[in-house]
Amino acid sequence: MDLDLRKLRYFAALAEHRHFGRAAEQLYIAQPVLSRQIRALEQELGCTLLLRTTRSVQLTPAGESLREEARAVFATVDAAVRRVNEVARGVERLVVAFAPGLHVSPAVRAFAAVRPEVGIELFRLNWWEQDAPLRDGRADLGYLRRPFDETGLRAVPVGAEPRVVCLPTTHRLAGRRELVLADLDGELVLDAQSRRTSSVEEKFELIAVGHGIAMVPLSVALSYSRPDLVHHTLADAEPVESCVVVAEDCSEPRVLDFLAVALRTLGEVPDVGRGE
Amino acid sequence: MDLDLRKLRYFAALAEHRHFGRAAEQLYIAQPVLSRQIRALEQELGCTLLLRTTRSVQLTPAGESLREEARAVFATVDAAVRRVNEVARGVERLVVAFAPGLHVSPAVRAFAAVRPEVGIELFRLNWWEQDAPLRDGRADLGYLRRPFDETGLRAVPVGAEPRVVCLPTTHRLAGRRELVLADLDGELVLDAQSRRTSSVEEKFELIAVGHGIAMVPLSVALSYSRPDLVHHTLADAEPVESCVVVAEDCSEPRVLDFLAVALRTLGEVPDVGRGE
DNA sequence: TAAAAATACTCCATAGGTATTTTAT
DNA sequence: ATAAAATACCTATGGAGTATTTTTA
Repeated sequence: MDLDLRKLRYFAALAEHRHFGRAAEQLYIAQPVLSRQIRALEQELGCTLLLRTTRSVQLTPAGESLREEARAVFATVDAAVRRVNEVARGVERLVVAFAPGLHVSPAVRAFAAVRPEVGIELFRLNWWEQDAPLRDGRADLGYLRRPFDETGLRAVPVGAEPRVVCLPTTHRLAGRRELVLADLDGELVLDAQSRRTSSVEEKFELIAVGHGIAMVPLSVALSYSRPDLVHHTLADAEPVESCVVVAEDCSEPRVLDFLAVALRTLGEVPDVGRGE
Repeated sequence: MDLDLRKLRYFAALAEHRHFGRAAEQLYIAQPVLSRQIRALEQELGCTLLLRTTRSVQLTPAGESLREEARAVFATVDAAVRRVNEVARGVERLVVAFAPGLHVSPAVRAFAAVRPEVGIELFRLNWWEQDAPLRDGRADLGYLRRPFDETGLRAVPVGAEPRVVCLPTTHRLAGRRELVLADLDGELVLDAQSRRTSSVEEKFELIAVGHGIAMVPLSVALSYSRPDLVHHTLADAEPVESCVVVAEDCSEPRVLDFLAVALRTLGEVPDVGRGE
């Protein structure tokens, strides 16, 4: 059913020593116990992890893989236990998510000046996960671009920026000063549907090699600009609003405090869009 | 000792239902079992997770925290089991790490054309972890900038780029065409020692608000450029070499194949440095 | 007083131990 | 022949069950 972390720890030690006897010794258990537990782990996972002879123990590819995965698992578990204990001891944490291209750090610094005791974690959203982390609790607060599903959330607009189109420098439209949507007729526009790219950087890479063009908010074009791409404002495209977002039912002071600071700070800052 | 994932799953269900009876029902166990296991979990963690009365069960802050952490733990564990099984079934994976600003995707696409059956995972390194992920097995292959600890690694140079200095647009040197190292005398240069920033973006944010300036490879300045920063080539600074790196003892075909493709592809591509 | 969590106890699955056998070099 | 892993068998911890008590809204 559930992976047994004890068995995983045993496996990690064995993968290190490549020797049942010495691994068992380090684990303060008897060698036959280790044999049995590893065998049980192999059965639970449904694959062979080690090739044993009486003279050598070597990892299979699956074993090598599990050895790496075990690192990640223990890191996650240890961090979880540590953070829960911190919260129990009264340490406050705040997870702030932000869409690519939006700059939260001014707000973070301003908040840190007011509530230095709150530990801040930043969390760059990928473009396909807008509001999701706010709903499932991975983030306390978000700095997002509209549109997204706002039901159950409190979204306060803090600015707007024009849309631009990103083109390779070699593109026929690259030299034009300003474009309108109609100019893009017949172009292959990369979007969520056409191909699931995993990051803004990847999307821009695709544009650079001529796989298409893309419409993005100006701040994205500015933050991830490259020498082989140009961008032009689309005069007749709707501007993009950015919002600070919290769960509607949120009443935790540290979150509301950050919200207040963020609205002040991000509102004050001139839109990145006017910086061009 | 080890966190018990079974107890954690019980807790997750209880946190969902906020009712011992119904949570136990969903878990197909008896209510007293759940009571006892949750109590044991609280003891193991050393903190109270729930405030119970006969009419209500509510989470403490530590409980709320654990509820979120549990998500991450199960996601990690599930992914681990899935990937190990994939490897056992013969699915090949390759983890490619790259330093900020370096573009691996041309190599990735070229490799995907040759060995489409190998799943590729990209992994953007933070600036303080250069070669570490190659040593501990988190990555099979790296695209790094010198210098780094090359013992036990095979590093093949694939290009060089000039160093630039990043300044706020308001800086006294911002208007100068080309600079030399001596021009920076008396400036506060942000580096690894002066402050441990967690990402390039953060470092640039610090520069933008006037906390200092920084010397970075040109490709970093280009990839993370912002309208409120400028960069100038440092005429007399050593250029930065970038390398493709694998473990010296690596003999796995998929890694060596990628290495071959990468050397061809990244060598061919004109240096990002000449793109300016 | 009634709904719900906690306690008391019993049972059994399984982790762990010791003694011994098997196996590959 | 021997080092090392596997097997056999035993013990005991702790997970799960049923019956019952305690608690508070």
